[in-house]
Amino acid sequence: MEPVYNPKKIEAEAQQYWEDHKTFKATENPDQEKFYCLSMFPYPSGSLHVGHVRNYTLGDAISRFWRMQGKNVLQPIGWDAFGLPAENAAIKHQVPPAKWTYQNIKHMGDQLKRLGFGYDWDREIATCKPEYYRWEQWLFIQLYQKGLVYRKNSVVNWDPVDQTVLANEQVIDGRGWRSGAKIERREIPQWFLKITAYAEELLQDLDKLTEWPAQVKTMQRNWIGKAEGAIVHFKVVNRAEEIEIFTTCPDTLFGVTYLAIAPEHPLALTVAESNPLVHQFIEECRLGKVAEAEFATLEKRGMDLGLKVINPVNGETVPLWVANYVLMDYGTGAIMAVPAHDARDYEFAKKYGLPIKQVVTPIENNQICDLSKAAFVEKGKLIHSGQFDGLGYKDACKAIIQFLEEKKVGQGQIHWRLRDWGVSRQRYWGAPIPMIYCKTCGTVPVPQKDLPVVLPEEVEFVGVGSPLKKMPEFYKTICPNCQQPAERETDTFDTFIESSWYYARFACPDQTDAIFDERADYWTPVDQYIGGIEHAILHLLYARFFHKAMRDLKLIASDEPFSRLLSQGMVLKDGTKMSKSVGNTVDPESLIEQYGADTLRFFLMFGSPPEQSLEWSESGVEGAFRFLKRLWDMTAKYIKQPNPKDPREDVQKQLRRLCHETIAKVTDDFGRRHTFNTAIAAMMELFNHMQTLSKNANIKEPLEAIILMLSPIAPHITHALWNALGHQQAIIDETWPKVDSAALVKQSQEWVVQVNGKLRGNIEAPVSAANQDLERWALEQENVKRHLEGKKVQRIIIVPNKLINIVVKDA
RNA sequence: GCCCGGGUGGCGAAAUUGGUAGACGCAAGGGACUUAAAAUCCCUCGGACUAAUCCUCCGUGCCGGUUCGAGUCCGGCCCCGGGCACCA
Repeated sequence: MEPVYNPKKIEAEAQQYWEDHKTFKATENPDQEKFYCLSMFPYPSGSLHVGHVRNYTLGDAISRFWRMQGKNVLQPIGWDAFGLPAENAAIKHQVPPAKWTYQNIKHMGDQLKRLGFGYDWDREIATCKPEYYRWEQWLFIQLYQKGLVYRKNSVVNWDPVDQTVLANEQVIDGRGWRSGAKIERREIPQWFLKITAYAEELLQDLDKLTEWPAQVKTMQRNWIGKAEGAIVHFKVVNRAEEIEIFTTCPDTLFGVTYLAIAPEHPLALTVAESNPLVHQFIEECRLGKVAEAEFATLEKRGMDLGLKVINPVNGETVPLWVANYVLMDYGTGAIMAVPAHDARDYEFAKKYGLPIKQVVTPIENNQICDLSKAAFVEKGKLIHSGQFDGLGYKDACKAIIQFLEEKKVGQGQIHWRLRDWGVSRQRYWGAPIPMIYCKTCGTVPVPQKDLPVVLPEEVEFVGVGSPLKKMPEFYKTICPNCQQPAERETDTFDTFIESSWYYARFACPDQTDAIFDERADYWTPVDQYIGGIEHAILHLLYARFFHKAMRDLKLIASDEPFSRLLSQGMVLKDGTKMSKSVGNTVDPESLIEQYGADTLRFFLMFGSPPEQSLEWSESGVEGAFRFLKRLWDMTAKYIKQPNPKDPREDVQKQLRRLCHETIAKVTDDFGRRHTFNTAIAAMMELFNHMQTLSKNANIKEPLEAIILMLSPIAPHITHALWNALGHQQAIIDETWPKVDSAALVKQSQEWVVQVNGKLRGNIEAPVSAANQDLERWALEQENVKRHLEGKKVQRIIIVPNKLINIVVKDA
């Protein structure tokens, strides 16, 4: 064994060993329990950042742990290779997006290898390759034929100067990031996936995901947003139209004092034709980008359309307004306004002097509440509501919905917040949407034999519009139906599609005849999925939707893609997110160079629990290195002189108990809690005890336990140390240490003594001590006695194996 | 604005089911070894009071509540972060 810890040398040796022995090649084996561990695949942005390393270290540590527990582990890796940054790089550096992407994949792949992650590299996927996206195109057509795909108009950010659609992040303060032009919302035809067809199942099945963090499930539940309410029809006075609104509070229908419709609502557009002021208002409303946060925070503005509508429950006429806070994409594009009981309507009514009419009153004090400052938004009892007066929220909703249905002016309805998924992108670097437009036959999907529709990789990139629109050799084609000239769709897919099914393709990435084969049902669902919390809603919801749709196409057997989920926090530096744009990134490569991969991995696992954000600290990295070095030195010393000069049986027994307590703790932390930080702390504690007790006890057992249990986190140094200790088998093939419960037995233990909940002493007592004795010993303590002077003992609470609390009162 | 998290020493954090607040580590200070430095090892390390490492009091963002007992539960606030459907 080398006397000095030399990470560079031992890391290269360990990695060479794994490569030579094809250690991480995963093979299907029906006789062995499988464990599919997947970290969210990276976007090949250029080089790894510390957040990636944290994510992949978590995945690797979990994979190696379960491997040592005897599971057949699959841990694949790939590249989420389509996306906007490649186009930006293309404009900036005059390099085609494909070339830039493949360079990045090469570089980042090499970096991953130097970190020693146990991937099955034979299964590597890059989503920008035709052999991957051909099956995505194929799947899209299957969904189309199932009726889960349709085309409709929807709103995008339009840059009128660059004549380009912009992503939300490319709109800064309402202006295009390159042109500086004011952005307008514009409607264009786009392809949609009917995720709403699965809304109910996506909601219900959250209950099956018992191993998902509660916060992620709550976020998804709220995002799907199932709401019971009612559709109500308001007739427009002197016109043929009716305005249809959805409300979750039909109980407040008598409090409606105006209706508001979205600027894009057909009736608003009709009025605008003859009213220049309304026309101008609607034009102004089109400025700004498409984002919910944008609408929710903008100043509420509106205009009276000069029309009246009739409230079907009481025949009252109320004015019809157009308002910028009503969204055409949500519900019906029209709302009923009840200023007395809705905060937004209240603000709007106050601003424009519209009436505020109370119809709900608090149950406990049946009085008119003060509406001069704010709306009363709680549930209560109805007043001023005709025959419905006196009813509570639920009864009122029920009775009013029944009334609406009887009079045929509305009905009860379930509303979903979830909207269908728009998948068209007016961009080049994405998978082509496999559709053909024919003058005679209409929209025709590309036949399977013609897949993939290959994205041309050699392109001139200037950043104004998609290059595909200027490439007749791409878009000119023949209609598969009538053989007449036709045109291809030039939009590409949202890159979220690639990441919605890649986890299943990892089971059989080499299959050329089908999207999946029987290996997919061996490996899926993913047993452990790990990724950033920022993906809690969109990516995970889309993947769940795809999985269910693929199940219904009989492509896969299970109902959910990810059995267990770990949502990782961000890596921060100086309290803010570490990112390229802030310019505070840390390069993992120089750290590997200086300290080695094990030190970096160790620090990232030790710094904080995975779900929390992690504060970067250079000195913390040094601390990690120091510990690994101490472990190296300790092992070297042990090999030189295995037996203590002055052995003692009681010390040996004590050390053994500490060792097995630690094994129990670390096993639980790895397998159940995923709190690698406390697992490492426990190993350090054992290490410190071991060092202290090494004069009087043989340390073989705890030393080997620490090395084994540290191996998922720091696989290189433990590989070398295990060899040095004389083991024939490589540590990666060893099994996880087992707890010997006999070693845990204790004769006596410490009890905490409290008086009125405050710590006043400790007693050491036999584990089997009777409560009577514990009480007596507690009361005999000098410090306890002092606190009992002049007091009367009320009762004594004993918490088993923990504490004795004496409750006293002034005598 | 809405939804979801978080806030504990100088710093990262621990306290798993309501039961000893600060494990483990970093930084700092003191000491040993050394010609010296680095490395290593040992000691101290929330605040106040104190001769003291005793005792006592205060202390987990802020205000209030429940309880024998609250970092943990409940109500109300403040601040920070993530997401909000075209960044991935």
